[in-house]
Amino acid sequence: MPQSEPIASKPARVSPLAAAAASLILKLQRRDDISPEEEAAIHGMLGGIISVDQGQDIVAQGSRPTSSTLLVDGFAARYVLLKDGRRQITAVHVPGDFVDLHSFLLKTMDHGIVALSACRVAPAPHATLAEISREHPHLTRMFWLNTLIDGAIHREWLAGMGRRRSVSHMAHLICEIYTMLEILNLAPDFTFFFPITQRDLADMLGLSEVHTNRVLQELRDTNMVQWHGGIIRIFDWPGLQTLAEFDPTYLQMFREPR
Amino acid sequence: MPQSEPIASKPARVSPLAAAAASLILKLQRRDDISPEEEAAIHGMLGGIISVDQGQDIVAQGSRPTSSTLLVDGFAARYVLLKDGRRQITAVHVPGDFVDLHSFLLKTMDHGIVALSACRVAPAPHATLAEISREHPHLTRMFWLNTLIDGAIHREWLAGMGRRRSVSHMAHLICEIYTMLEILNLAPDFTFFFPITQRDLADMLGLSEVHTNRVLQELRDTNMVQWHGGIIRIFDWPGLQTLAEFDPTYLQMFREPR
DNA sequence: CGGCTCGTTGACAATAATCAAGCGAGGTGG
DNA sequence: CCACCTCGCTTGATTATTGTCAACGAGCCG
Repeated sequence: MPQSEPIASKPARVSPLAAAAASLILKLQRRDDISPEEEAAIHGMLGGIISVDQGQDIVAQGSRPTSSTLLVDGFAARYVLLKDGRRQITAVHVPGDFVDLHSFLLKTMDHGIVALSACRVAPAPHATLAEISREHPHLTRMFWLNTLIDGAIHREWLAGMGRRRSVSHMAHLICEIYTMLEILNLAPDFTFFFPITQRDLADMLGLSEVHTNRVLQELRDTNMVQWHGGIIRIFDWPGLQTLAEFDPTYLQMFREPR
Repeated sequence: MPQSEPIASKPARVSPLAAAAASLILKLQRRDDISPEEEAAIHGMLGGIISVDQGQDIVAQGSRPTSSTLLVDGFAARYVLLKDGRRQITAVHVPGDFVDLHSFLLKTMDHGIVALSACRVAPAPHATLAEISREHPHLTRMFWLNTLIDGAIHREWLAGMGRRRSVSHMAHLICEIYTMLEILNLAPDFTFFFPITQRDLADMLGLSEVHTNRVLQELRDTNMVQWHGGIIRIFDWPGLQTLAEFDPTYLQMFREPR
């Protein structure tokens, strides 16, 4: 797949910016009602589209952004870099994710965000977000919720790293990404693009590259999932969930007044 | 130390409730100015004091609280429980921490919060928090910031678990807790109470209890830190920070307009 | 044709889990 | 008061998991 064509995007009937806003709204609506005024505020806050090559930082660790970034299409990862170059990826993001809403309040980024594939992103100025926080309390709570879910994902990854066997941990990651893509209708027939290298995967699981390869083979040997050429196909979804001890509660995919 | 006397508390010149609010305000002021109106809102939101025995849940995984809890004194831990009973602790909390602000928006708790020592907590009703989110946008952002810092701590723990050697990981935990207590003047002369079992410590580090004991001995052998009888004493703070690769940026302890 | 990256394998060393046992402090009941 | 218990910490022996080093082949690109 050529790098110039970002993957995992919605069919671009409308402008990519509008489509990105729509993905975010779709995701928020999964958790609570979003009013037309709030939808308008979301559409209004986005500034433009920026392309980011695969492997490039969307936000650098230690930087001080003045706007927060919405992922329009492609896959991105949140990571912490240690001094000697070791990298730990702490979350994966899919289109429609507000990947660095964090910088709105953290000011100095404690972590970075990298494009796992070619990506397009849309910036939302912090000044506009501050205005939203004054004018739209409910939308603010929904944005807050968004970052709380990021935290819940971190906790689930911690449990995976500390207390799950490595095959379960890898299976859990696949379940999580499938679930996030499924909402966006990007995973028809349990099949989806996820074009990352085994080095990226190792940095997600906290394993060495070599061992990651062996764990992946072990997972393939279960015949529950296929992972080849950047395409993942799940053959046995219930089996994979069981292996992973996957309970999607932490993704908060139910509508509630919030 | 008798269980009836919670440790790590501020000298109770004033009521414990007021002292707890003061700790929270102190912590927020470390990150931005807090107006008198905001201080009043914080004092006003707290409902009363509840005692929790050591080992008891402050908030149970899977529960649906109607108020969020402020830790008044004692130590608490955020944890994820797997079906077979394995537990991963994902964060440690100290007095003045708003330990389950999360439940305000997550509604169903994806994780639990346990009292590591005898604790006292103060509930803040979700209805009051919702009112604050309408009336006090800046205070709302500060509360939001609080949960963002929790997320940053999770990320640092992920890096520790996945990419640091276990001694460094353990040293990092000590650095983090020392830093959090130091703000509250609860760690004079690099010495502080931290009365947890090695089983708790193992659940924090994602190691077995036996291996945790051995790593702790390895850390003791560096002579940089003493850990005995629930009291930690740091002899070589710079050395410990270096060993831990500890960079406190992620704790966001600088005042900025937020 | 090189020269790259990525996935893969083998051999070996390091790290961590498991199982089993003992020790010491503190509490309880006779 | 002491015997006895429990809990937390510690140790040894063994096994399992994971990391490291080295090498190779396939595919891609200039």
